[in-house]
Amino acid sequence: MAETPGGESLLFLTDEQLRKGIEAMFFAYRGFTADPDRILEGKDYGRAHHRAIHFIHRSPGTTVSNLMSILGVTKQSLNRVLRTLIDDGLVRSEKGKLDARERHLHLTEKGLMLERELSDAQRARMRAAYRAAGPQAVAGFRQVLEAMMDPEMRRQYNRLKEGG
Amino acid sequence: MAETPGGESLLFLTDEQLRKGIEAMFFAYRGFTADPDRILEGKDYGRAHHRAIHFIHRSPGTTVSNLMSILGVTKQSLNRVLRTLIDDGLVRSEKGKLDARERHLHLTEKGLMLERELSDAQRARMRAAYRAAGPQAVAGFRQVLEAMMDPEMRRQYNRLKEGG
DNA sequence: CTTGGAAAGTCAACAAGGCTGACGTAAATT
DNA sequence: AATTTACGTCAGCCTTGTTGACTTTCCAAG
Repeated sequence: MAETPGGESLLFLTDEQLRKGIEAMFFAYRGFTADPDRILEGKDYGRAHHRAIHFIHRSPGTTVSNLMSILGVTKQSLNRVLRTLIDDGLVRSEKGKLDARERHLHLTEKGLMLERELSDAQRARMRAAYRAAGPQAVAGFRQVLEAMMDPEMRRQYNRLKEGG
Repeated sequence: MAETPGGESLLFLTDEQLRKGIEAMFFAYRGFTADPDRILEGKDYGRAHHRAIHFIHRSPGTTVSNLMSILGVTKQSLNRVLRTLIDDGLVRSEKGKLDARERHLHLTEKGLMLERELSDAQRARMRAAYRAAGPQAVAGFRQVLEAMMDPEMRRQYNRLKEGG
């Protein structure tokens, strides 16, 4: 078995191991989105609404531009989602005081309620997985995910991590 | 700091930690799909084609039904993707010898070439992430992902793991 | 041998959620 | 005053998912 100078196994870099990792990501992501998807179906909202709600909750007062870059979608695509959330009274959009071109986004009471429902479900699954795997596994999980991100996304991720 | 009887920290189960995990999944999955997406754009194929190609390569001779259940899509949706792959000569579909209603799917030479290109790119990113994080982190990564899957998906995942 | 049901293929219609391009407005910047 | 930025919106397109209906093929049970 291949060993590094330090003595750790290199088996984790075989194509077979990498493929298992790829498939694990695929199946796990399905689980990751399953609960919120279930809640949203029948509410006239989809995954895109969930993502917008999540990040507005995460960074209250964020601008449309900022949200665009976090979500990685065009303003037209984001606007369609935001429009329905604002019209339905889940999100409040207000002109910036310093720069009146910007719109600052906040969740309303109603928006906070849905956010809570969605994130409770998603956290419950995550908590169960974390508990089952243990703290060391969780640390490794986060390390690998961070290393998998594009640099720009990692920047966004870390900015959120600190900010919150 | 909260400690279990065994002495491990429970800090990894706070809502804040769980939320970081959720966001890590979101940003990492973007990275995970970024390279294949780039390759496929301009080739007239999308992520759905990639997924079909991956699992046909993984389980040569698999049936349409089987693929449907692995991918979690309807036969109509799968058929559209499969149709183009077959017409373009990337996938060969042949009647079953035991059960002639079934279609057994294989990649052609051309299909294998595209599969190679896609999986090389995806594995390269995974390899870099694994290398950066180290073997222990990788073990934890896999543990958490497995725990996150729905039982049915975990069954599929493990079946593939053994079979391959 | 006939028939019921499973596996697959296909047609049609629709929805969500991406995209581009074009255009408009208000506000900030130069 | 001219340009750039941030946002909103209209129109149209694509991919990929969905349902529903219908057909063909074929295995297996009666």
